[in-house]
Amino acid sequence: MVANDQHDTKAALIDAAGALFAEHGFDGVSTRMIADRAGVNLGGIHYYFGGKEALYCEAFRVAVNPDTRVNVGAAVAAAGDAIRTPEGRARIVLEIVRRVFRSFYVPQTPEWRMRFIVRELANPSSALPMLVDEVFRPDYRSVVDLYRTIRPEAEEAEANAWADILFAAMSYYLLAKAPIEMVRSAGCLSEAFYRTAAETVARAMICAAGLPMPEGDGR
Amino acid sequence: MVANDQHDTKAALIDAAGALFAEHGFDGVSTRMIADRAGVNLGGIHYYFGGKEALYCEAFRVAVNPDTRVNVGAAVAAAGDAIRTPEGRARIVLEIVRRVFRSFYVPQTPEWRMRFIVRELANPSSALPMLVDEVFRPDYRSVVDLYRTIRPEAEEAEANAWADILFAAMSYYLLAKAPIEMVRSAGCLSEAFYRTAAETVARAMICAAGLPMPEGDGR
DNA sequence: GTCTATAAACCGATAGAC
DNA sequence: GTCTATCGGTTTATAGAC
Repeated sequence: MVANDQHDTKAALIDAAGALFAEHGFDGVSTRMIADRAGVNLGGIHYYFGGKEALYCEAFRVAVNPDTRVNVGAAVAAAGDAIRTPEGRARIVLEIVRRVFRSFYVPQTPEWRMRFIVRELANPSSALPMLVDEVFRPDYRSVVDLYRTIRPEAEEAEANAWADILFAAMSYYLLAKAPIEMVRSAGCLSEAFYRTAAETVARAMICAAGLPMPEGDGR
Repeated sequence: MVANDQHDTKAALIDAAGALFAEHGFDGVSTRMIADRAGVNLGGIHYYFGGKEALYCEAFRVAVNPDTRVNVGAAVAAAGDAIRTPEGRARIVLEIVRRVFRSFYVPQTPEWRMRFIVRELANPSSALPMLVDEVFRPDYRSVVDLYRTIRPEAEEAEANAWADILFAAMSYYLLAKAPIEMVRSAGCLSEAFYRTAAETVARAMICAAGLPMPEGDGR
Protein backbone atom coordinates (compact mmCIF):
# COMPACT_ATOMS: atom_id res chain seq x y z
CA MET A 1 0.00 0.00 0.00
CA VAL A 2 2.37 2.61 -1.27
CA ALA A 3 0.30 5.78 -1.18
CA ASN A 4 -1.00 5.11 2.26
CA ASP A 5 2.35 4.23 3.75
CA GLN A 6 3.88 7.31 2.20
CA HIS A 7 1.17 9.47 3.66
CA ASP A 8 1.45 7.83 7.06
CA THR A 9 5.22 8.07 7.36
CA LYS A 10 5.46 11.55 5.94
CA ALA A 11 2.58 12.84 8.05
CA ALA A 12 3.94 11.17 11.18
CA LEU A 13 7.30 12.82 10.63
CA ILE A 14 5.78 16.26 10.12
CA ASP A 15 3.63 15.91 13.21
CA ALA A 16 6.48 14.67 15.38
CA ALA A 17 8.84 17.32 14.05
CA GLY A 18 6.30 20.08 14.52
CA ALA A 19 5.63 19.13 18.10
CA LEU A 20 9.32 18.84 18.98
CA PHE A 21 10.50 21.95 17.11
CA ALA A 22 7.68 24.00 18.61
CA GLU A 23 8.76 22.91 22.08
CA HIS A 24 12.55 23.02 21.87
CA GLY A 25 13.46 24.97 18.75
CA PHE A 26 15.58 23.80 15.83
CA ASP A 27 18.77 23.35 17.84
CA GLY A 28 17.10 21.50 20.69
CA VAL A 29 15.82 18.65 18.53
CA SER A 30 17.79 15.87 16.84
CA THR A 31 16.67 13.88 13.85
CA ARG A 32 16.70 10.77 16.02
CA MET A 33 14.27 12.31 18.46
CA ILE A 34 11.93 13.07 15.57
CA ALA A 35 12.18 9.62 14.02
CA ASP A 36 11.66 7.95 17.40
CA ARG A 37 8.59 10.04 18.22
CA ALA A 38 7.15 9.42 14.77
CA GLY A 39 7.85 5.70 15.13
CA VAL A 40 9.62 5.57 11.78
CA ASN A 41 13.14 4.95 10.62
CA LEU A 42 15.75 7.70 10.74
CA GLY A 43 16.41 7.43 7.02
CA GLY A 44 12.84 8.43 6.25
CA ILE A 45 13.65 12.05 7.09
CA HIS A 46 16.14 12.25 4.26
CA TYR A 47 14.08 10.07 1.95
CA TYR A 48 10.98 12.26 2.23
CA PHE A 49 12.38 15.69 2.95
CA GLY A 50 16.10 15.70 2.18
CA GLY A 51 17.29 16.71 5.63
CA LYS A 52 16.54 18.20 9.01
CA GLU A 53 16.25 21.79 7.83
CA ALA A 54 13.91 20.86 4.96
CA LEU A 55 11.70 18.95 7.39
CA TYR A 56 11.67 21.96 9.68
CA CYS A 57 10.48 24.20 6.84
CA GLU A 58 7.88 21.66 5.75
CA ALA A 59 6.43 21.44 9.26
CA PHE A 60 6.56 25.21 9.48
CA ARG A 61 4.54 25.54 6.28
CA VAL A 62 1.89 23.38 7.91
CA ALA A 63 1.93 25.69 10.92
CA VAL A 64 1.38 28.84 8.86
CA ASN A 65 -1.09 27.25 6.44
CA PRO A 66 -3.44 30.10 5.38
CA ASP A 67 -6.41 27.72 5.34
CA THR A 68 -6.26 27.18 9.08
CA ARG A 69 -4.57 30.31 10.33
CA VAL A 70 -6.49 33.15 11.90
CA ASN A 71 -6.43 36.13 9.58
CA VAL A 72 -6.47 39.42 11.45
CA GLY A 73 -6.75 41.59 8.36
CA ALA A 74 -9.78 39.68 7.11
CA ALA A 75 -11.39 40.02 10.52
CA VAL A 76 -11.13 43.79 10.29
CA ALA A 77 -12.42 43.84 6.72
CA ALA A 78 -15.32 41.54 7.57
CA ALA A 79 -16.52 44.00 10.18
CA GLY A 80 -17.74 46.35 7.43
CA ASP A 81 -19.39 49.53 8.60
CA ALA A 82 -18.82 48.73 12.27
CA ILE A 83 -15.45 50.48 11.99
CA ARG A 84 -17.23 53.83 11.55
CA THR A 85 -18.39 54.10 15.18
CA PRO A 86 -16.44 53.89 18.46
CA GLU A 87 -18.76 51.11 19.65
CA GLY A 88 -18.16 49.18 16.44
CA ARG A 89 -14.41 49.65 16.70
CA ALA A 90 -14.43 48.35 20.25
CA ARG A 91 -16.29 45.27 19.08
CA ILE A 92 -13.75 44.74 16.28
CA VAL A 93 -10.89 44.82 18.78
CA LEU A 94 -12.73 42.39 21.03
CA GLU A 95 -13.42 40.07 18.13
CA ILE A 96 -9.82 40.12 16.90
CA VAL A 97 -8.40 39.35 20.33
CA ARG A 98 -10.89 36.54 20.81
CA ARG A 99 -10.01 35.06 17.45
CA VAL A 100 -6.32 35.13 18.22
CA PHE A 101 -6.81 33.31 21.51
CA ARG A 102 -9.28 30.86 20.00
CA SER A 103 -6.67 30.05 17.35
CA PHE A 104 -4.76 28.24 20.11
CA TYR A 105 -7.38 25.53 19.81
CA VAL A 106 -8.52 24.89 16.27
CA PRO A 107 -10.03 21.43 15.67
CA GLN A 108 -8.44 19.28 12.99
CA THR A 109 -5.16 21.15 13.22
CA PRO A 110 -2.09 20.07 15.16
CA GLU A 111 -1.80 21.34 18.72
CA TRP A 112 1.72 22.63 18.05
CA ARG A 113 0.70 24.94 15.20
CA MET A 114 0.63 28.30 16.99
CA ARG A 115 3.48 27.42 19.31
CA PHE A 116 5.68 26.62 16.31
CA ILE A 117 4.95 30.05 14.85
CA VAL A 118 5.94 31.97 17.96
CA ARG A 119 8.90 29.66 18.52
CA GLU A 120 10.24 30.91 15.22
CA LEU A 121 9.90 34.46 16.53
CA ALA A 122 12.04 33.66 19.57
CA ASN A 123 14.43 31.21 17.89
CA PRO A 124 14.73 32.47 14.34
CA SER A 125 15.89 30.09 11.61
CA SER A 126 15.99 30.18 7.84
CA ALA A 127 12.17 30.17 7.93
CA LEU A 128 12.00 33.61 9.57
CA PRO A 129 11.69 35.65 6.35
CA MET A 130 8.75 33.51 5.26
CA LEU A 131 7.09 33.96 8.66
CA VAL A 132 7.60 37.72 8.64
CA ASP A 133 6.49 38.25 5.04
CA GLU A 134 3.48 35.95 4.98
CA VAL A 135 2.18 36.10 8.54
CA PHE A 136 3.73 38.50 11.00
CA ARG A 137 3.93 41.68 8.91
CA PRO A 138 0.41 41.50 7.41
CA ASP A 139 -1.23 40.77 10.76
CA TYR A 140 0.86 43.39 12.49
CA ARG A 141 0.02 46.02 9.88
CA SER A 142 -3.67 45.25 10.18
CA VAL A 143 -3.64 45.88 13.93
CA VAL A 144 -1.55 49.04 13.60
CA ASP A 145 -3.85 50.33 10.87
CA LEU A 146 -6.83 49.66 13.09
CA TYR A 147 -5.30 51.77 15.82
CA ARG A 148 -4.51 54.56 13.37
CA THR A 149 -8.14 54.52 12.29
CA ILE A 150 -9.20 54.80 15.92
CA ARG A 151 -6.66 57.46 16.83
CA PRO A 152 -5.35 59.16 13.67
CA GLU A 153 -3.47 61.73 15.73
CA ALA A 154 -1.40 59.11 17.56
CA GLU A 155 2.29 58.73 16.85
CA GLU A 156 3.62 55.68 15.06
CA ALA A 157 5.40 54.37 18.17
CA GLU A 158 2.18 54.44 20.16
CA ALA A 159 0.33 52.47 17.49
CA ASN A 160 3.14 49.94 17.40
CA ALA A 161 3.15 49.58 21.17
CA TRP A 162 -0.62 49.10 21.20
CA ALA A 163 -0.45 46.33 18.59
CA ASP A 164 2.40 44.76 20.52
CA ILE A 165 0.12 44.13 23.50
CA LEU A 166 -1.74 41.52 21.46
CA PHE A 167 1.26 39.82 19.88
CA ALA A 168 3.10 39.86 23.19
CA ALA A 169 0.26 38.09 24.96
CA MET A 170 0.04 35.46 22.24
CA SER A 171 3.74 34.66 22.18
CA TYR A 172 4.03 34.76 25.97
CA TYR A 173 1.31 32.20 26.62
CA LEU A 174 2.67 29.86 23.98
CA LEU A 175 6.39 30.21 24.72
CA ALA A 176 6.53 30.54 28.51
CA LYS A 177 3.99 27.79 29.17
CA ALA A 178 6.32 25.73 31.36
CA PRO A 179 7.38 28.50 33.79
CA ILE A 180 3.84 29.89 33.95
CA GLU A 181 2.50 26.51 34.99
CA MET A 182 5.31 26.23 37.54
CA VAL A 183 4.29 29.53 39.13
CA ARG A 184 0.55 28.84 39.12
CA SER A 185 -0.37 25.21 38.70
CA ALA A 186 -0.10 22.50 36.11
CA GLY A 187 -2.87 22.79 33.57
CA CYS A 188 -3.69 26.38 34.53
CA LEU A 189 -3.34 27.43 30.88
CA SER A 190 -6.64 25.83 29.94
CA GLU A 191 -9.12 26.82 27.27
CA ALA A 192 -11.20 28.40 30.04
CA PHE A 193 -8.29 30.55 31.21
CA TYR A 194 -7.55 31.69 27.66
CA ARG A 195 -11.14 32.94 27.42
CA THR A 196 -10.57 35.05 30.52
CA ALA A 197 -7.20 36.20 29.21
CA ALA A 198 -8.74 37.20 25.89
CA GLU A 199 -11.36 39.33 27.65
CA THR A 200 -8.71 40.91 29.87
CA VAL A 201 -6.36 41.72 27.00
CA ALA A 202 -9.23 43.01 24.88
CA ARG A 203 -10.48 45.20 27.70
CA ALA A 204 -6.99 46.63 28.20
CA MET A 205 -6.57 47.36 24.49
CA ILE A 206 -10.06 48.83 24.10
CA CYS A 207 -9.79 51.31 26.92
CA ALA A 208 -6.15 52.09 26.14
CA ALA A 209 -7.40 53.17 22.70
CA GLY A 210 -10.02 55.38 24.33
CA LEU A 211 -12.94 53.28 23.08
CA PRO A 212 -16.09 52.52 25.06
CA MET A 213 -16.29 49.03 26.57
CA PRO A 214 -18.88 46.80 24.88
CA GLU A 215 -21.49 45.93 27.52
CA GLY A 216 -23.38 42.86 26.39
CA ASP A 217 -20.44 40.98 24.96
CA GLY A 218 -22.56 38.68 22.78
CA ARG A 219 -20.37 35.66 23.29
CA MET B 1 49.74 39.03 36.64
CA VAL B 2 47.67 36.17 37.92
CA ALA B 3 44.73 37.86 39.58
CA ASN B 4 44.17 40.25 36.73
CA ASP B 5 44.38 37.63 34.02
CA GLN B 6 42.03 35.42 35.95
CA HIS B 7 39.54 38.21 36.23
CA ASP B 8 39.87 39.14 32.60
CA THR B 9 39.49 35.64 31.21
CA LYS B 10 36.71 34.63 33.56
CA ALA B 11 34.81 37.86 33.02
CA ALA B 12 35.28 37.68 29.26
CA LEU B 13 33.89 34.15 29.23
CA ILE B 14 30.86 35.09 31.31
CA ASP B 15 30.14 38.10 29.12
CA ALA B 16 30.51 36.15 25.87
CA ALA B 17 28.48 33.25 27.20
CA GLY B 18 25.74 35.54 28.50
CA ALA B 19 25.40 37.33 25.19
CA LEU B 20 25.33 34.11 23.17
CA PHE B 21 23.06 32.13 25.49
CA ALA B 22 20.64 35.07 25.70
CA GLU B 23 20.45 35.17 21.92
CA HIS B 24 20.36 31.49 20.96
CA GLY B 25 19.61 29.51 24.11
CA PHE B 26 21.70 26.74 25.63
CA ASP B 27 21.39 24.35 22.70
CA GLY B 28 22.15 26.97 20.09
CA VAL B 29 25.59 27.80 21.47
CA SER B 30 28.76 25.70 21.45
CA THR B 31 31.68 26.08 23.79
CA ARG B 32 33.88 26.95 20.82
CA MET B 33 31.58 29.84 19.89
CA ILE B 34 31.88 31.17 23.44
CA ALA B 35 35.66 30.83 23.59
CA ASP B 36 36.04 32.50 20.19
CA ARG B 37 33.82 35.45 21.11
CA ALA B 38 35.62 35.86 24.43
CA GLY B 39 38.97 35.67 22.67
CA VAL B 40 40.25 33.04 25.05
CA ASN B 41 41.20 29.42 24.78
CA LEU B 42 38.57 26.69 24.76
CA GLY B 43 40.13 25.00 27.76
CA GLY B 44 39.48 28.03 29.91
CA ILE B 45 35.79 27.16 30.10
CA HIS B 46 36.57 23.91 31.88
CA TYR B 47 39.41 25.40 33.87
CA TYR B 48 37.31 28.20 35.36
CA PHE B 49 33.83 26.74 35.41
CA GLY B 50 34.08 22.99 34.93
CA GLY B 51 31.94 22.79 31.83
CA LYS B 52 29.34 24.35 29.56
CA GLU B 53 26.38 23.90 31.90
CA ALA B 54 28.25 25.36 34.87
CA LEU B 55 29.23 28.39 32.77
CA TYR B 56 25.61 28.79 31.74
CA CYS B 57 24.49 28.83 35.37
CA GLU B 58 27.26 31.25 36.32
CA ALA B 59 26.25 33.70 33.58
CA PHE B 60 22.63 33.22 34.59
CA ARG B 61 23.43 34.14 38.18
CA VAL B 62 24.92 37.39 36.89
CA ALA B 63 21.71 38.02 34.94
CA VAL B 64 19.45 37.55 37.96
CA ASN B 65 21.77 39.33 40.41
CA PRO B 66 19.45 40.90 43.02
CA ASP B 67 21.73 43.95 43.27
CA THR B 68 20.97 45.03 39.72
CA ARG B 69 17.59 43.47 39.05
CA VAL B 70 14.38 45.47 39.21
CA ASN B 71 12.35 44.38 42.23
CA VAL B 72 8.65 44.65 41.62
CA GLY B 73 7.62 43.72 45.15
CA ALA B 74 9.87 46.39 46.65
CA ALA B 75 8.41 48.95 44.26
CA VAL B 76 4.94 48.24 45.59
CA ALA B 77 6.10 48.31 49.21
CA ALA B 78 8.01 51.56 48.69
CA ALA B 79 4.84 53.28 47.54
CA GLY B 80 3.56 53.30 51.13
CA ASP B 81 0.17 54.88 51.64
CA ALA B 82 -0.32 55.59 47.96
CA ILE B 83 -1.89 52.15 47.65
CA ARG B 84 -4.89 53.33 49.67
CA THR B 85 -6.35 55.53 46.94
CA PRO B 86 -7.24 54.76 43.31
CA GLU B 87 -5.01 57.61 42.14
CA GLY B 88 -2.12 56.22 44.18
CA ARG B 89 -2.69 52.73 42.82
CA ALA B 90 -2.64 54.01 39.28
CA ARG B 91 0.68 55.72 39.96
CA ILE B 92 2.07 52.49 41.45
CA VAL B 93 1.13 50.58 38.30
CA LEU B 94 2.69 53.27 36.14
CA GLU B 95 5.86 53.24 38.21
CA ILE B 96 6.19 49.45 38.12
CA VAL B 97 5.76 49.27 34.36
CA ARG B 98 8.27 52.07 33.86
CA ARG B 99 10.79 50.33 36.09
CA VAL B 100 10.44 47.07 34.19
CA PHE B 101 11.04 48.77 30.85
CA ARG B 102 13.89 50.88 32.23
CA SER B 103 15.52 47.66 33.45
CA PHE B 104 16.25 46.92 29.78
CA TYR B 105 18.95 49.56 30.04
CA VAL B 106 20.76 49.60 33.35
CA PRO B 107 24.22 51.19 33.28
CA GLN B 108 27.15 49.07 34.43
CA THR B 109 25.27 45.85 33.73
CA PRO B 110 25.61 43.67 30.64
CA GLU B 111 23.19 44.35 27.80
CA TRP B 112 22.15 40.68 27.67
CA ARG B 113 20.99 40.55 31.28
CA MET B 114 17.21 40.81 30.81
CA ARG B 115 17.24 38.92 27.55
CA PHE B 116 18.99 36.00 29.23
CA ILE B 117 16.25 35.90 31.87
CA VAL B 118 13.38 35.73 29.40
CA ARG B 119 15.35 33.36 27.20
CA GLU B 120 15.27 30.92 30.10
CA LEU B 121 11.47 31.29 30.15
CA ALA B 122 11.20 30.32 26.48
CA ASN B 123 14.04 27.79 26.40
CA PRO B 124 14.06 26.26 29.88
CA SER B 125 17.19 24.57 31.17
CA SER B 126 18.36 23.28 34.52
CA ALA B 127 18.36 26.91 35.72
CA LEU B 128 14.58 27.24 35.38
CA PRO B 129 13.73 26.28 38.99
CA MET B 130 16.12 28.94 40.26
CA LEU B 131 14.61 31.54 37.93
CA VAL B 132 11.06 30.67 38.95
CA ASP B 133 11.74 30.53 42.69
CA GLU B 134 13.95 33.60 43.01
CA VAL B 135 12.65 35.92 40.32
CA PHE B 136 9.57 34.99 38.37
CA ARG B 137 7.25 33.80 41.15
CA PRO B 138 7.94 36.67 43.61
CA ASP B 139 7.55 39.35 40.93
CA TYR B 140 4.48 37.66 39.53
CA ARG B 141 2.87 37.34 42.96
CA SER B 142 3.54 41.01 43.67
CA VAL B 143 1.69 42.09 40.54
CA VAL B 144 -1.20 39.69 41.13
CA ASP B 145 -1.49 40.86 44.74
CA LEU B 146 -1.57 44.45 43.54
CA TYR B 147 -4.49 43.65 41.27
CA ARG B 148 -6.29 41.84 44.08
CA THR B 149 -5.87 44.93 46.22
CA ILE B 150 -7.33 47.05 43.44
CA ARG B 151 -10.17 44.67 42.63
CA PRO B 152 -10.73 42.24 45.54
CA GLU B 153 -13.86 40.89 43.90
CA ALA B 154 -12.01 39.78 40.75
CA GLU B 155 -11.47 36.12 40.03
CA GLU B 156 -8.00 34.60 40.22
CA ALA B 157 -7.84 34.05 36.46
CA GLU B 158 -8.51 37.71 35.78
CA ALA B 159 -5.76 38.80 38.16
CA ASN B 160 -3.36 36.38 36.49
CA ALA B 161 -4.29 37.60 33.02
CA TRP B 162 -3.79 41.21 34.10
CA ALA B 163 -0.32 40.51 35.49
CA ASP B 164 0.49 38.60 32.32
CA ILE B 165 0.11 41.76 30.24
CA LEU B 166 3.27 43.13 31.84
CA PHE B 167 5.36 39.97 31.72
CA ALA B 168 4.20 39.27 28.18
CA ALA B 169 5.33 42.69 26.98
CA MET B 170 8.69 42.30 28.66
CA SER B 171 9.44 38.88 27.21
CA TYR B 172 8.09 39.80 23.77
CA TYR B 173 10.32 42.82 23.30
CA LEU B 174 13.39 40.94 24.46
CA LEU B 175 12.78 37.64 22.68
CA ALA B 176 11.21 38.68 19.39
CA LYS B 177 13.59 41.54 18.76
CA ALA B 178 14.79 40.26 15.38
CA PRO B 179 11.36 39.75 13.75
CA ILE B 180 10.03 43.00 15.22
CA GLU B 181 12.90 44.93 13.67
CA MET B 182 12.30 43.13 10.37
CA VAL B 183 8.67 44.26 10.35
CA ARG B 184 9.34 47.85 11.37
CA SER B 185 12.92 48.94 10.89
CA ALA B 186 16.34 48.13 12.26
CA GLY B 187 16.93 49.92 15.54
CA CYS B 188 13.24 50.65 16.09
CA LEU B 189 13.44 49.05 19.54
CA SER B 190 15.30 52.01 20.97
CA GLU B 191 15.29 53.42 24.45
CA ALA B 192 12.88 56.11 23.19
CA PHE B 193 10.44 53.52 21.88
CA TYR B 194 10.54 51.59 25.15
CA ARG B 195 9.47 54.76 26.94
CA THR B 196 6.44 54.99 24.67
CA ALA B 197 5.78 51.27 25.08
CA ALA B 198 5.94 51.58 28.86
CA GLU B 199 3.38 54.40 28.83
CA THR B 200 1.12 52.43 26.49
CA VAL B 201 1.28 49.22 28.51
CA ALA B 202 0.81 51.11 31.75
CA ARG B 203 -2.18 52.97 30.35
CA ALA B 204 -3.74 49.69 29.21
CA MET B 205 -3.20 48.04 32.60
CA ILE B 206 -4.41 51.06 34.57
CA CYS B 207 -7.68 51.46 32.77
CA ALA B 208 -8.22 47.69 32.49
CA ALA B 209 -8.07 47.66 36.30
CA GLY B 210 -10.67 50.42 36.44
CA LEU B 211 -8.25 52.99 37.83
CA PRO B 212 -8.15 56.67 36.88
CA MET B 213 -5.38 57.69 34.51
CA PRO B 214 -2.69 59.83 36.15
CA GLU B 215 -2.72 63.21 34.38
CA GLY B 216 0.55 64.96 35.07
CA ASP B 217 2.82 61.94 34.72
CA GLY B 218 5.70 63.48 36.64
CA ARG B 219 8.39 61.85 34.57
C1' DG C 1 9.96 2.22 1.17
C1' DT C 2 12.35 0.68 5.05
C1' DC C 3 16.11 -0.87 7.22
C1' DT C 4 21.37 -1.26 8.89
C1' DA C 5 25.82 0.39 8.74
C1' DT C 6 28.72 3.92 8.41
C1' DA C 7 30.85 8.18 6.80
C1' DA C 8 32.14 12.97 7.95
C1' DA C 9 31.63 16.72 10.92
C1' DC C 10 30.89 18.58 15.26
C1' DC C 11 30.16 18.37 20.17
C1' DG C 12 31.80 18.73 25.24
C1' DA C 13 35.50 17.38 27.85
C1' DT C 14 40.36 16.23 28.99
C1' DA C 15 45.36 15.21 29.06
C1' DG C 16 49.64 17.05 28.96
C1' DA C 17 53.23 20.37 27.19
C1' DC C 18 54.76 24.86 28.27
C1' DG D 1 47.01 29.92 33.28
C1' DT D 2 47.12 29.06 28.60
C1' DC D 3 47.87 26.36 24.84
C1' DT D 4 47.60 22.15 21.40
C1' DA D 5 46.07 17.82 20.44
C1' DT D 6 42.89 14.54 20.96
C1' DC D 7 39.45 11.37 23.09
C1' DG D 8 34.81 9.50 23.14
C1' DG D 9 30.33 10.50 21.99
C1' DT D 10 26.67 12.48 19.18
C1' DT D 11 25.16 14.80 15.22
C1' DT D 12 23.47 14.99 10.26
C1' DA D 13 23.70 12.73 6.21
C1' DT D 14 24.45 8.81 3.04
C1' DA D 15 25.36 4.35 0.86
C1' DG D 16 23.60 0.06 0.05
C1' DA D 17 21.09 -4.35 1.45
C1' DC D 18 16.48 -6.03 1.42
